[in-house]
Amino acid sequence: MPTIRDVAKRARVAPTTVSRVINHSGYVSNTTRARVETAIDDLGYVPNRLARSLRLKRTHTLGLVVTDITNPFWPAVARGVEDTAHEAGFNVILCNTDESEAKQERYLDVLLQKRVDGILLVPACASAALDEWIRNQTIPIVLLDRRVDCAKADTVRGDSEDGAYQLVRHLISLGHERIAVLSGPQNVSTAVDRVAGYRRALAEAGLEERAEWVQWGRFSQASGYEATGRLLATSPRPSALFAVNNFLAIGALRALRHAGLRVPEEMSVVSFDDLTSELVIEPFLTVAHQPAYKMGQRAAELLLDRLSGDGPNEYQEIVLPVKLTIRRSSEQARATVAS
Amino acid sequence: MPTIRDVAKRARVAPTTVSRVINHSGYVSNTTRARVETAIDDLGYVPNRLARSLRLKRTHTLGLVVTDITNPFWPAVARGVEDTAHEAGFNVILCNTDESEAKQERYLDVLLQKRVDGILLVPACASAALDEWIRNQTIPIVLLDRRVDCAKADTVRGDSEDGAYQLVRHLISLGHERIAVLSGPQNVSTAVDRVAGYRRALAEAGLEERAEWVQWGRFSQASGYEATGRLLATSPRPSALFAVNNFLAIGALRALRHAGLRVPEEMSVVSFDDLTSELVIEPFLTVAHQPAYKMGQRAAELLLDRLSGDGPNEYQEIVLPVKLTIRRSSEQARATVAS
DNA sequence: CTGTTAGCGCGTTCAG
DNA sequence: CTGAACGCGCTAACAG
Repeated sequence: MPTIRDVAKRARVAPTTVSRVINHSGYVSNTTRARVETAIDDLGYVPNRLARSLRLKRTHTLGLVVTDITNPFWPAVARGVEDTAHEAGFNVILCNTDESEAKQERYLDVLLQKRVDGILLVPACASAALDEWIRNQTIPIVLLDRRVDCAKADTVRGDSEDGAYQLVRHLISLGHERIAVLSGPQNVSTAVDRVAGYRRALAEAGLEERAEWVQWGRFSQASGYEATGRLLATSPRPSALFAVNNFLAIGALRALRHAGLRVPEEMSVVSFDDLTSELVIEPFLTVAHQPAYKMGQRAAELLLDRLSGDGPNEYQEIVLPVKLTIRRSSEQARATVAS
Repeated sequence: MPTIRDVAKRARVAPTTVSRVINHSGYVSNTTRARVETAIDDLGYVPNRLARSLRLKRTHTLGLVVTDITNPFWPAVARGVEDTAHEAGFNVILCNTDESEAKQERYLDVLLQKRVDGILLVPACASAALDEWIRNQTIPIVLLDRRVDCAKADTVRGDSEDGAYQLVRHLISLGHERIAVLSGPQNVSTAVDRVAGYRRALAEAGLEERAEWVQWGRFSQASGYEATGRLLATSPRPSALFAVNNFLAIGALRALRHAGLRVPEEMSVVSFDDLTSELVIEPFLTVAHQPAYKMGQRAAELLLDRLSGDGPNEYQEIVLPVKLTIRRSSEQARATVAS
């Protein structure tokens, strides 16, 4: 693998000159530039970014840490990040934590060792340890999707509380009075905020909250399936389910199917974060839709602004609006509830 | 950001010693090791992998280049790669080409510049340029999913020809005689091989192939939608559709829905590569199922074997079997076809 | 417009 | 068991 010196020798110039040609920096006469360029081609020279980054103390690389690459929401976010990073000449290293704090810790460490210029992080959960870790970093961190209280970082997220509120209000407006919620872990802000929105809508309508109708769990299909089973065993049984994310919704729908309950005739279901409509043949679920791509985009922009130094000084929290999309899974409720 | 020297100074040892502690190499007395370790903690020292890799000429990093991260098939493959790479102490950089040769070229170049130890590549298409590029590389390349003829690389892929053959035989056994195929680009081996399997099944059954029933396109929903429109305009019209990948199938189902045709009553549909069943509430499509995770796993293993030098010398082509899963989308064909 | 010098942070000789 | 010296490949300063 040839080095910059090999190229220099072949072109009969100094390594510096080759460097100038590669990086379009400084003055190089056209004739020597041509000589250098042919030398590069002849040798098949590929600049070594490790050396370059070591020297410059900048890698032009961002780390993106997501919690579940198999959930189509995150690839959509990742594309938003990628596209904007790329336009600015940055590369992105994508890491998947599987919602595991241990994996998250490992990946963050690797990213630091690789000296990425900044990190976009979807925190597996909010913990004091993470908060302290963020505090100790010198490179900018942008939190994605989930709050971590008083962290020294910008945050870009959807309006979970409002989205949940809208969904539950929608159910209430259809006549539902027995609404249950399938949520995620209690130490994840999106799960908490969505339950908060749920509660606000209930309270506003003067509906009483029943503890057994608030199911905390994980953001997985299995968790949604199990929780739905528990909900069906309560009496009275809820007439509508609010799943706090798409995987929970899929699990719930499976469980309902398994129990022989029709949706929406016998149970209405609403959810956060559709499976991107591209993946669904016949859109069915009523959802609060978050702008995944845009979330990635804004987060990357924020990070790049910090890196170029022309970002604001205080840390920002950007809350993106969430859009309600009403579909069949919540239809016909009035009739059902009346029965 | 402290360096190995800062740690050394604080622990009153030489940088060499710190290095030995970090890498568990060579002998270090327990007392000095302890001193070094506390120094590391105190300073929050994070080893610089750029420098390390520059020195070692090894990055312990693999590049994984896929064609479409929004297709759930690839995240599944990626996890297979990640998991096995990680177990061997390797990191993975994930890149997304969007089926674009230009993007692919850029990413491959970046990976080389970052001096990854090996590359797993899903080639956007088979071209002489790519073949030559692979030939010129000194690091091992493993081709994933798609053949690139006579390339100097191992290949791990599913048995496209056989899967297609099985699917079409299945349709024929149900009584279908007018079967169309929605395929991808003509310069992508999976598209070609699946059409070949389709042809073999037709020929074996003595069915004539009609050119207008072989639709080449892209691996996208839009392409599936358009091609289905064209197929519905032929006369006679096909009674069954074979979509060569999942996105094409989704596009086809949408188009059929739009045209008011019921599946399977009025049109049977079969496809390659399900949306991973986790994403589907009610599995519906008859599919040839490829072991995505295992594909990633085997490919990573092969690459790691090459890197550790104990792989075989000749380049291998590993062809994973494909499993037929029959579901509702191809039911009741006999009745329909008879009409 | 071009070349010389020096050092980014680390690991590996080779001496003690 | 520990340390000193060297160089991985590159670029920024400073000459000329």
